[in-house]
Amino acid sequence: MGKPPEARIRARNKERILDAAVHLFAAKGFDGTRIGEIAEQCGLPRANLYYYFASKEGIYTALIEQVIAGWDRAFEHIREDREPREAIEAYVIAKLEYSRTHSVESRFFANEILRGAKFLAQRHRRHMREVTDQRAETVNHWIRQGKLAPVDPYHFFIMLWSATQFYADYGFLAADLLRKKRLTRNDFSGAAEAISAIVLDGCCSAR
Amino acid sequence: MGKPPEARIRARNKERILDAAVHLFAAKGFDGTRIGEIAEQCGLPRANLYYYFASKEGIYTALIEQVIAGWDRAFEHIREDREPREAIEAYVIAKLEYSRTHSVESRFFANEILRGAKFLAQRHRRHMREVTDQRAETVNHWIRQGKLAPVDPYHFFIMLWSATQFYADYGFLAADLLRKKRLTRNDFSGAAEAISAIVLDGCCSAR
DNA sequence: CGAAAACCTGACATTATTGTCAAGTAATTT
DNA sequence: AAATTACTTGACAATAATGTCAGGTTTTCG
Repeated sequence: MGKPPEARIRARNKERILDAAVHLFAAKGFDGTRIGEIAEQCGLPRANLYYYFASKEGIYTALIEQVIAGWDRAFEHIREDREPREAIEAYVIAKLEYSRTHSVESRFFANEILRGAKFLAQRHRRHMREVTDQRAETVNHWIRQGKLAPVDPYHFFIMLWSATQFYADYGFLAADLLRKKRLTRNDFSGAAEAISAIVLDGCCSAR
Repeated sequence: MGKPPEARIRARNKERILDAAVHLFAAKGFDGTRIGEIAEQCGLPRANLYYYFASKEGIYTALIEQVIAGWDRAFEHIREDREPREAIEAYVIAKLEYSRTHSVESRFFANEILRGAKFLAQRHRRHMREVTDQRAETVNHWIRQGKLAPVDPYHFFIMLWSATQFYADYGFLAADLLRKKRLTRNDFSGAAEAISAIVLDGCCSAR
């Protein structure tokens, strides 16, 4: 019998702690989450958490690092060498898929912004700006080529970002409106289709 | 000298408490807000708050009532007897105006949904569904008249709702992306224009 | 194997938070 | 202006949260 994957103790425990923490922070925010709850949730004695992290803030910022890393992923679909129609559609699908499979991280991050991004370091904010600027350049490129109507790229991204985010952050409300107990994979497909259709072709244009 | 408006003590104090509370709840959520902070913020001794409200939960639910009352307001623009193009544009503008002038309430409510709508009573949820259903009927009406492309009204509303909401809830992030210190009235106009343009005419359709 | 390093944890002191109460002051009514 | 009702507040007991530490156990490595 091979020894179990035998993840290094340190790595495995930090993982357990962060996993419990992201759920609690997403549900209750930084100030609302007690270290004791995190400990209870992940089945480790409270004092043990202090062995791995200096404080609650330490746990929180470790999570931010982790989530920021996922920020650019979906954005990679917005590339000059693709046709805008396809690229935008792919972005919407990718972003919704992220919302569906990472809704906890998504809510955690939303919570952080909502309360004023107190723990978002300057470098994170700069990074997000830079990544967005870069993709905005692509949109402008498409516009210059006449492939896209002359929209403001930033408001455009905000629109895509918020619409796709909604299904993670306010999934609860979306489910209510769609009269579902919970959002299903199908609801996400429906959302992707509706968002793409509206953004690409509008709802009011002569067809 | 006329006596000051002499608002009834009860009304005035409850108002003070709720005003301080909505700011704190928006920033820290229910669990993260201490009764003592609310007291400090509104300059009343802590014990006095217990005279007006039974508990922290009492304050919180009073606020929910208040915010729910604003939910339908902007929706009233979506009426069968208006042209969809105008109605939708008016809705977007009204909703953004609400985001701009009531961003705290907006964030408070977002926070509540984000953490699972634990305090949103059944009747509130039913109300929101019903109001949305009603407006969805209008959208379907427009579609039947051929005035609107056949979009799913619920996803359509979610899109409008989330995009306009964004500028309140994530105003901090939006400001960052637009390279502003804070969002100005102008940024909101820009948003209204961009959102309307994209939703109505799409960004990719032949023009 | 034996020493060093890594990890675990119960207990503690400190400080916060909660909701209540009794005794006070101010406003209103008759 | 007396009585009633409304409002205010400092103090209290009970409970909960935080971060630290000393001494224990387990793992790793030479």
